[in-house]
Amino acid sequence: MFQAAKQTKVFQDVVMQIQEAILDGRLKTGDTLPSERQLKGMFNISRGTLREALRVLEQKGLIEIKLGVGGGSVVKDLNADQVSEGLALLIRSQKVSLNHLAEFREDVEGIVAARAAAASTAADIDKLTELLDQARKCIDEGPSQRDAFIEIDKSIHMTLAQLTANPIYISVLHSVHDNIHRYYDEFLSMDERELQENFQDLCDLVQAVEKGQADQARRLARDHVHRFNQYMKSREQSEKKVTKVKSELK
Amino acid sequence: MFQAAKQTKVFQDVVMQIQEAILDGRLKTGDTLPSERQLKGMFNISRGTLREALRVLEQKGLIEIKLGVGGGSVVKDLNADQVSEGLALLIRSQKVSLNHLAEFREDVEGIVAARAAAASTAADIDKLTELLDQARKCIDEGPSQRDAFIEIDKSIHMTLAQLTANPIYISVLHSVHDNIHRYYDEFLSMDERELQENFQDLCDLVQAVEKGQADQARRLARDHVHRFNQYMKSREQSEKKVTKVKSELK
DNA sequence: AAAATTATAATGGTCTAACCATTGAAAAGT
DNA sequence: ACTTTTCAATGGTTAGACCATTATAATTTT
Repeated sequence: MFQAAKQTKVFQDVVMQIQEAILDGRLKTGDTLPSERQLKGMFNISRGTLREALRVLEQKGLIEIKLGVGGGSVVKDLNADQVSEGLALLIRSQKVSLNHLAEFREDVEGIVAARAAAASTAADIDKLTELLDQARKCIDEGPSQRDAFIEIDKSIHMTLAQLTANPIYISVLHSVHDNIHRYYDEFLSMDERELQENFQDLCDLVQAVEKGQADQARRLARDHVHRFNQYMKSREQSEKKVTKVKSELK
Repeated sequence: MFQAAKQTKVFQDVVMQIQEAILDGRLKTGDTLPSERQLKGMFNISRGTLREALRVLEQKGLIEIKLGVGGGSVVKDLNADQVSEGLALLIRSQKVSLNHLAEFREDVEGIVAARAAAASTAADIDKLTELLDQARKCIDEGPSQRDAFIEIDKSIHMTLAQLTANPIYISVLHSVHDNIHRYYDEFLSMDERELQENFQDLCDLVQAVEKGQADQARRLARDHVHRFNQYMKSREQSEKKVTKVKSELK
C-alpha cells in the first residue's frame, strides 16, 4: 500500500542541493561557499556528514577545497578531468586495452581534422604554422628534443580540436591524450628519421586543413596517428620479448 | 634546501591504497571490504576520515556501500557510468549544448556503423534482424509505441557498438545516449510517417552492415542520426516560440 | 618608512566516543 | 513447516574537541 518514502541519505541531499545551485548558476565559478561551520548550521547537520557531501562534490569536480584562512569550498570551472579520470579507470581495470584506445584515437583524430578543415580561418592557420615552426626547431636539435616534439604534436592536435568549436571533441581528445600518454612514455621512442616523418605528416595535415580539404585532412590525421601507434606496438612487442627472456633466465 | 614532504591528506592515502588494491586485482569485483570499524583499525585512522575515503571511492564507481548486517563496501564491476555522469555535468553546466552533442553523435554513430560493418558475423546479423522485427511490430501498432520504438532504435545502435569489439565505443555511445535521451523525451515526437522513415533507415543500415559495406553503413548511420536531430531541433525551435509567445502575453 | 618577523585568528583536517537506522539471520512462537 | 520476534552487526549521523595550514594583522628590526 505504502512505499519507501525517503531513501536519500542526508549527505546525498546536501550534495544535490549544492550541485543544483551550481548547475543552475546560483553559485558561479569562483564563488566561495560558507565555511563548514556555517554550512553545517544552514543544513542543520553535523560537520562529519557535511564533509562527506563536500568530498563527493570535490570528486565530481564541482568544487575545490582549500586550506587555511580565506580557504573553503570554491566553485570550480568544470572541465573534462572527471571524464578523463573515469576513462583512465576503465583502462586500468581491464576492459580497455592500449589497442582499443589507439583505434579510438585514430577515428577521433580523423573526425577532428575533417571538421577543423571545414571550419578553419586564417588566424587558426597562423597558430598552427607557429606550432609547426616550433616543431621544426625541435627536429633540428635532434632526438634529444623528442619529448618537446611530442608535446608540440599534442598541441597541434588539441588546436585542431578547438577549431571544431565543439567542446566534446576537446574533452574527448584531451582524455585520450591524457591516457595514451603513459604508453607513449613507456613504449614510444623515435629516431631521427621517424621524427622527420612525423613532422612531414603534420605539415601535410595543416596544409590540408588550410585548404579546407576535409577528407584529405581526415586521411592524413588517421595515417599520422596510425604511424604513432605502430611505433608504439612494435616497441611494446620487443619489450615483452625482453621480459620473457629475462624471466626465462631466472 | 628542503621541500614539502607529504602533501597527501590521510583520506587520500586511504583512497589510493584501496584503489590500487582494486586495480591491481588484489580486490576483485564482488569482494567485500572489512567493516568500517575494522578498516579504521587497519589504517589506524578515525572512522570519519575513513568514511570520507569510502565516499570518494564510491563516487569514483569503484565500490558500493550497502547498509545493514552483511552490508559494507563491495567492490563494483566498473562501467561507463562515471564517464557518463562526467559528460552529463559538462552538458548541464554550459559548455556543451544539444547541438554539440548531436553533432558528436553523428560522427560516433558513423564510425561505429563502419567498424561494425567490417566485423559483423552471421550471428550478429541475426540479432540485429530480431531487433528490426521488434521495431516493425512497434510501427504496426502506430505512434502509441513511439517510446518502445526509440528504445529498440537505441538497442540497435548499442548492438552495433558491441560489434566493434572495442569497449570505448560502447561506453562513449552509452554516455551519448544517456545524455541525449533527456532531449529526445522533451523535444522528439514522431508521427506515423517519420517512424516509418526511421524504420527504413535502420533496415538499410543493417543491410549495409550485413554486406560489410563500411562506407555505406557510415553514411546511412550518419543520415539516420541526422534526421533524428533535425526532428529534435525543429521541435526545440517551435517550443521556444511558444514560450516566447506565452511570456509576451503576460 | 620599508622590510622582515612574529603573532593571531579563521578555516579545513583529524580524532574520539557515542547513539540511531537498517538489515539479515537466528531464536522463539504458532 | 511457517510466521513472528528478537538480536546483533553494519553503515549513518551527531557532538565536541584539538591539530595543521595559511592569509592577514601586528610587531619588530633595519
